[in-house]
Amino acid sequence: MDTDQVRGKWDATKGACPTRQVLGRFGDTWTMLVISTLEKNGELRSGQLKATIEGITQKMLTQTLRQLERDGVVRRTVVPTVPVTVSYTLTPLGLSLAAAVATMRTWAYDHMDEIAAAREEYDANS
Amino acid sequence: MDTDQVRGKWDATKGACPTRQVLGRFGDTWTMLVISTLEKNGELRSGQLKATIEGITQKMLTQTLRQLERDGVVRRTVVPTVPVTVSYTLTPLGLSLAAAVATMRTWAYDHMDEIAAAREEYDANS
DNA sequence: CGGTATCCATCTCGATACTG
DNA sequence: CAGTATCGAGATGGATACCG
Repeated sequence: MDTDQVRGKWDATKGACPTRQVLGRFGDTWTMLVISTLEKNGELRSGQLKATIEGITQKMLTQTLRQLERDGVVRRTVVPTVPVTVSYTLTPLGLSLAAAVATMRTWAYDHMDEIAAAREEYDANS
Repeated sequence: MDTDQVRGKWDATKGACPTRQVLGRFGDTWTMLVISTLEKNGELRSGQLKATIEGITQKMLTQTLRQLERDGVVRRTVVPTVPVTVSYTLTPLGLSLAAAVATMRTWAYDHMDEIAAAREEYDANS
């Protein structure tokens, strides 16, 4: 790890590179969806997020939000009403990430037909 | 699934949307690394890929390459020498994906310090 | 050399039930 | 309403050994 660092350059193909962890963390489906949803809606309460993202469980939602909060991507706000009100927003860092995620999402959207066709052909010739 | 489709618009927050599967497939670490490596080097043999991507096992490399081949992102070429020679290249579709992946990778690279700092602070206050 | 097959530890995720 | 705790099924990925 330090050997890479002293060379002054990180290489994503090297195991020690933190880029891997970042990609590993933000690459999964729920994370991308949470970020996209927050980007589109600005500020949302926990329940709204759960209702919007079809199929997510409370466990996964909380887990995902906690990680994003830890990474400085999402800000969690608690208003001490009864019952308590909790809302989430993207931080500036989160907004910049949302742009990158949007690139992936858009690519997926634009090419899903091509991919489906490629799969069909591959599966046919096997 | 069909209910979404007939409405003419896919929504990534809906479970039936194939965007999810695409993101799920291309989001993982090995896939991103294989694509990035192929983008940088043009054409590579299996062994070269394995040597370049530190930590990948043959199983994961083959598995990743097969999926990418099936999705029309990578082209596999076999030259029947003895022993056999196999090389991989990105298809045009793969090149466009590489651009999207590069966005994520660049973002990760540019912000990993910020993320590390956020994590430290979060962990300190918990 | 490139790929497959098997086994096995680990992790992920969902379902459920419970707290403030 | 928001979150935690626990459990179990299933996916994931590594190690190993073997084929063409």
